[in-house]
Amino acid sequence: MTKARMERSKVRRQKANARERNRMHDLNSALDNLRKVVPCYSKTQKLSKIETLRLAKNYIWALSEILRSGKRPDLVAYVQTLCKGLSQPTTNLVAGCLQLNSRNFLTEQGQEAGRYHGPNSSFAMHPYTYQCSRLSGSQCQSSSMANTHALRSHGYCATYESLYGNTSPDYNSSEYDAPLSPPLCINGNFALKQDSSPDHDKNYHYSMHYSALPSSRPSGHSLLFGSSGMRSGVHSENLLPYDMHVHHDRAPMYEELNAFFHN
DNA sequence: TAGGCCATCTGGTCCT
DNA sequence: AGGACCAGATGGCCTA
Repeated sequence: MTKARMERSKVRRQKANARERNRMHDLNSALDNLRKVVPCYSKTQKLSKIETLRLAKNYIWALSEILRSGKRPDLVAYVQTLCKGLSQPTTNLVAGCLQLNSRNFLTEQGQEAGRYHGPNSSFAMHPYTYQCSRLSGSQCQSSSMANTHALRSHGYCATYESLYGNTSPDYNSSEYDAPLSPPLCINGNFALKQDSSPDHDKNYHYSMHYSALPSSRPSGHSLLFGSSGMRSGVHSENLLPYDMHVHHDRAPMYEELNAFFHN
């Protein structure tokens, strides 16, 4: 190979590298845009690429299910759907965004047969039937025992089927990645109101909850459902990192969807 | 220190 | 020939 030819090849390679970089940058900015429209968005605690895609898929699926059924969704099932196949830290993050804390589960667990009979509630908490086998190995082997316990022991990953029927995507099966006819949903605006009053248990209802959050921010991820927080009955308002927010500035479509649940 | 995530480089393949 | 796309390899950074 002549010197000139080698030089040309080198230049070509450099140009190809530059193009590839740009291509990946475009891909990353598209992913960033996606991060902004999934239920949970945090600038400092960014979802990984794979988790973003999984959450987006779950989100679409959940939204579609709501549209399809035309019913107010069960909050627990909704969160479970969003968190299907996500890692434990991401699950905590998403659940935290939705302001669903352990208290909900603890309270409901005390209800008859695990079912809550609130006035406005379609909240149906089934006996704990969490099955680790339904999740991928990495999810079942969370490095954080505290968080694992916090979520698992409270049915966070209880069977989806009991609530949505047997139509849930199964991350363990090869079919999961097959094209699904996604059922629908709303974003992180969907929240369960927390009320510390004695009537708290009687007054569960879905509500808009656009609270400004305090800046007491634990470090690292896995901050939302620590077992200590659960034991002490920490309110959800105190659980969100300052930089995390639900998307209350979104298009009217979201407001409509939320209004739908508000009725 | 191991594992996860990421950016980048690189060579291969396909298409225009 | 050149561009787009893809997947493997590699090294850096961060966290448990």
